[in-house]
Amino acid sequence: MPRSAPARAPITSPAAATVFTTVLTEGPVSRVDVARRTGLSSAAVTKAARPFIEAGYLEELASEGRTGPGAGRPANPLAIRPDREYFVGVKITGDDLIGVVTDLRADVRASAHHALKSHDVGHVVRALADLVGELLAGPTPDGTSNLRERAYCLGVAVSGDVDRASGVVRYSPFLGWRDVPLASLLGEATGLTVTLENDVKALAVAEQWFGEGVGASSFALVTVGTGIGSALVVNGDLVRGAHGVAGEIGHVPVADGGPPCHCGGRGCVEAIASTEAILTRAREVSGEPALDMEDAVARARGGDEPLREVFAGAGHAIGLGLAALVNLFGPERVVVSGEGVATYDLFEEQIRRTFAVQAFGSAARCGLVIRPLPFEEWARGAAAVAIQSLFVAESV
Amino acid sequence: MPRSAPARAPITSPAAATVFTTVLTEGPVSRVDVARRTGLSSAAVTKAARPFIEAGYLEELASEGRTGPGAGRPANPLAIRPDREYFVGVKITGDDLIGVVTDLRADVRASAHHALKSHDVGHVVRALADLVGELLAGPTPDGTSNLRERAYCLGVAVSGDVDRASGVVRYSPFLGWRDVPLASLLGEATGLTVTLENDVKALAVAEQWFGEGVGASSFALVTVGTGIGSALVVNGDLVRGAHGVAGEIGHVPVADGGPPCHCGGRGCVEAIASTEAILTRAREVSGEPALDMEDAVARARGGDEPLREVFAGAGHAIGLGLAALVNLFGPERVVVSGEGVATYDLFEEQIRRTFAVQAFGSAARCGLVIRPLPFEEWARGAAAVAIQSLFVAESV
DNA sequence: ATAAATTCTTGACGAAGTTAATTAATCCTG
DNA sequence: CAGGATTAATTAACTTCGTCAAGAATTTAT
Repeated sequence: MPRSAPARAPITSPAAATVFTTVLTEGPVSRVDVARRTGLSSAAVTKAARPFIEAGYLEELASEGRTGPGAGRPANPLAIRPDREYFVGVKITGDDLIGVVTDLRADVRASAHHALKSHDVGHVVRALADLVGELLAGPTPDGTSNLRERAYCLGVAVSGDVDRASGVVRYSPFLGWRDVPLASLLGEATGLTVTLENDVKALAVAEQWFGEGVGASSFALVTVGTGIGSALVVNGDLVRGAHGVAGEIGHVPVADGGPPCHCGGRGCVEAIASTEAILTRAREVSGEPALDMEDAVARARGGDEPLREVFAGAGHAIGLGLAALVNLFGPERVVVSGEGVATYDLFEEQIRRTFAVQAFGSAARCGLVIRPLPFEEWARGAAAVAIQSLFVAESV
Repeated sequence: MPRSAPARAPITSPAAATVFTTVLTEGPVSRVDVARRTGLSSAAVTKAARPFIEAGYLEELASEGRTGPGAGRPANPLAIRPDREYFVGVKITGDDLIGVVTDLRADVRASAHHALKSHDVGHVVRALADLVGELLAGPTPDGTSNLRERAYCLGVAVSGDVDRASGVVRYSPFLGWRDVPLASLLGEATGLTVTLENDVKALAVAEQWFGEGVGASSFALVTVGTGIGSALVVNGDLVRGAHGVAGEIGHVPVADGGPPCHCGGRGCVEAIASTEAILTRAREVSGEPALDMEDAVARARGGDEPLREVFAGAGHAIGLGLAALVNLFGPERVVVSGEGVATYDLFEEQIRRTFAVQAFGSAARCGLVIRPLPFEEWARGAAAVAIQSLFVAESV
């Protein structure tokens, strides 16, 4: 059901994008403040902000009296109007679809799940369109209108090699897809403007704008779980890799002659610290081939030394991988997250210890944040990419 | 002896820099071709090129008849006039200064060495100024003038943590320096405009413009020798690291529990594959504590198996480090070079083999060049940085 | 009140690059 | 060999974006 083009303020000039993202990511800021932070002239900020205010994306807050250094006209901070437009984000996993509706600040306003019965492209497209229909069925959170009337952009996150510019899934091992033009298929099915992105990179965008990455010009996001991946932001830009591969921290070799990895190598971080690798090893040391993850975690927490060492070994491997990453890139901050980190009480200390030993010189000064990842966060990352499509021109 | 400001065409607009670098790095090109490659309009190229032609930096070649697709006015290729200006590049090592004079294409026209008796800052500055004086004493290669009259820029390469923007050596382990404002000291001593850069990064600039990196938007340069380092270029920009550290491939941990490294870690690439590490290990396996490198190489080449394995082990470690680099950052090309590579017949095969196994998916498709590094090349890198200072505005 | 400080707005100006038309130089064809 | 097709380079008018400098607005300090 194709719909008419969204009525919104076109973001054309670089300055407009700069001003808008500054207000978006750094909360209410006065125009002079935006000017100071971005290097633009205050006149340029005034001009760039006007169309956004007229279109309802930004608003001018009342001056808060006591802010400045004493004398002088008080500032009128610019703020985002989060409810001006809503965005849909969907993460496709092997088993299900996770969808959210967020506002302009990527705050989740509604969410829904949907089991995936098959990986057939047609099936996934229909299921995703249904999910989007469901998400947009209700009224807007502020009750003034219908969600469907105020959401134009859909962000979709998939693991694997994804070409964002063309909206094609080049290769997805989980889904068994090759060269699927998912963005255009979904565009037709939903009538929304679709942006497709690799899942970890999408998460990194969310993190860069609304999470731990705010204000850092370079940072890395590492996700630990079934797979181990990362996204790197250098000078504000995502590293994409000349051949579509980058951020594969899971396949950094850290243990010479270590366990074989499904990638064909040996001693990769993922061969030691992925959920599966940990479980395999836990079964070995416990001598119980039927041990499941929940039990392993419970026993390790209870003090089972051999099992504790399995988790510590995984933490050590992750720490080595982080050291490799940091020594090569020197990011300002590193965030470690993912389902695997849910049990991070068993990892964290060892990660930090190994990292501290192996990080070179002042590279060790980078901020290392280790923190669990709420599951919806993946979908929120997809929504963040949809928000980003307001700025970055892309083909459908 | 401060001199008057150099008389040269100011490169102000982005387009001017783009046009000039395109002609500089991609040989003689017609204006339309420059336009096609850069995305500029041909009118813009005409305008941007004019001041350079007037100032003698570029010239218009006669059309070569048969170039285009048949009909049509033949192109008048633009070409660099390499002898319009000369550049001085000096590399400071622990023992000596290596200096070169190059033309605008970074081709070496003269060179000189100078032993360094002390690491005292004043001494080094004087020695370097003497070296520069010596280099610039003669006539220009084309005989039309004096070198001193046609060289305005000096590039200096030092290993360690260097802040190019401010021209300060923050920390150099080799020289034992901390926070030395070398650029301004040398500026006063020589009267030239000085640009300071980390040695590996300087080499990467030369490689990006005039070497294997030409045309690649992302590539990595790895140097193997006393130390093992690298420089990474992403999206045409050098990665600098938030805390001044980046590209430390020498301290990527590749052998869990491996030999201790002077950085405090274990199993770093440098702890296995640096010249010193190889020699130490060679002495161990041969049982001869006085064995020197030359002998070790000779015997390995002669077929001494234990020694061959020491070199292969070093190659393996380098291969693992390269895999880590490539998996994380997916460059288009990788160049491995350095003094250590002089004996690369003993390394190369193992580097390639390990790399092929551990590089993830299509990341392995990156071009891997392994090649010895002429010693003057370091100084040429410094000169390339000086040439770069024509474009990038920098403080003295 | 008056002065000083600070924010925001406005309009003239300038830099840089685009499009479209023009001129230039060559090949191809009848 | 004239005329058309084709490609290259130049020119001129125009657009876009942002700066600068002046001034209007709104507060505190004296």
